[in-house]
Amino acid sequence: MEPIQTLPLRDRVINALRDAIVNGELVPGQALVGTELANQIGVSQATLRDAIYALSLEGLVETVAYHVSTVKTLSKKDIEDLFSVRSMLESYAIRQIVATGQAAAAVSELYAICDEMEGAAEQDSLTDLNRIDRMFHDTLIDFSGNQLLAVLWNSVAQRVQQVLSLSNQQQENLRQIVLNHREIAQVIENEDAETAVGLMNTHISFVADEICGNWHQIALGTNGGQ
Amino acid sequence: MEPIQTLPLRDRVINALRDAIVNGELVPGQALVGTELANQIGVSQATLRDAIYALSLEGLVETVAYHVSTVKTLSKKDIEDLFSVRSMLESYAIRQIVATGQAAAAVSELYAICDEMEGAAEQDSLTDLNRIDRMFHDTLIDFSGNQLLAVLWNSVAQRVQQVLSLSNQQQENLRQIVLNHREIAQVIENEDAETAVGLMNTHISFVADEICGNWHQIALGTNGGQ
DNA sequence: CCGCGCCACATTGTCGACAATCAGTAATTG
DNA sequence: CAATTACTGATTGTCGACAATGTGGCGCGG
Repeated sequence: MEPIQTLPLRDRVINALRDAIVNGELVPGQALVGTELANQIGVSQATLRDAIYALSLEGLVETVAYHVSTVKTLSKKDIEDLFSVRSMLESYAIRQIVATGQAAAAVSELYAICDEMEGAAEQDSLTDLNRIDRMFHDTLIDFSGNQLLAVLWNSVAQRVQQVLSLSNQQQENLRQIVLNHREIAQVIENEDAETAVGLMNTHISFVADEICGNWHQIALGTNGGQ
Repeated sequence: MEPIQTLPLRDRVINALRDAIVNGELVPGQALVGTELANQIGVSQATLRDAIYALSLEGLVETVAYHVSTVKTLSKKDIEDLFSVRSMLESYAIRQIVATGQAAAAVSELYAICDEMEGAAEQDSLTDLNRIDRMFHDTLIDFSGNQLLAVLWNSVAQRVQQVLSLSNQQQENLRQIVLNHREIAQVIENEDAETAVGLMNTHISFVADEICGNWHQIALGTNGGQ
């Protein structure tokens, strides 16, 4: 059986707020007023403020002392920086996987994930596909064997998920995405790290350009342009 | 004039605890009992607990619900992972600096820092040298122009500082360190990113090996060996 | 003598109340 | 009439007290 975990209330609040942010329910620039939110979700102000403070440490929320906290706004440059860092982390992970002989073990999981992905693509479920996509990349990071990398990645992946949610990407072809991932897995299986890195970077850059190109009309009502 | 900043009490507590940890005053495995520490530094338990929780998000402290928090222990593999990630981040920064034509601007600052470093080396002040060393690497990250990278770097640099404090490195030759840094700056000035990356990685690996080799006798009394 | 369950202590988690601080507005003064 | 100041309402920051939870020790039964 799974251990039934009773997380502290604060952590549950953190998770709820974080999910709301990365899923785009709380949009960048939106004010997070302590008294309102506390009543709304039924916790004390102190507990809620702890949660908000925790999210500010994660970089999802901006807080200034004695001012209303807001969901962090994302400028175009923030997006570029984000995907650039993402490429760096994943490239490192791929090289480590191949260098430490974990390629075979990794791809067996990656292929399974690709199969799941294909199922989501068949049903045109963008939500599921995004979720499974994240599993794919999480797996890459995990098999690098570097726990610190996993910590950094977690922070980056959250922001990526947020951007994807906000951009509401109109991916013309979900099956193409599945093929891209399967191709990367195949190249890793051949232990050709550099080719895999190249494919990965191309893939990420494509998505990044797509989103950055339309970002001005996404970041409505935010001061994200500076 | 500098703006006199009255940081919230919670943040001041966080900074105090973080400094204590990265400077080795609070050793890995040490228990952080809320009631004691709160009385000791004169803040309420709630405020202190917020601070401890914040540090757990930064990865310096381990907390389990309803258990005593402890300063995170560092296994040998943690150190290896740390320096490996550090190499990745700095390599990226160097490549970005050269690629975006910031090399000239960066090296002018780097040379100035090297001069300061030389002063510290003359006086055999390891503390000052470590501080200036961090400035050198901070500058590299800053000139990459990627703010997200700076956030990740900050997290990594803290841990590096902690490890250096704990290892109490008996660097035989402080002047050699200055020369290493000056050499890197020179190569960057020539816009030869790959050579600079190579030098940097060699430099970091050397320090990492030095510390990892002696780590078992440093991590006394901790369960850092697993 | 050994194993099991219960109880008390210590520590962490949560809350409501109060103090500190800030932005906007109205009154005051030259 | 313009600039400055004082006030007001709202929001965040801090605290001490109480509830929830986990750990170790004691007593009981086998």
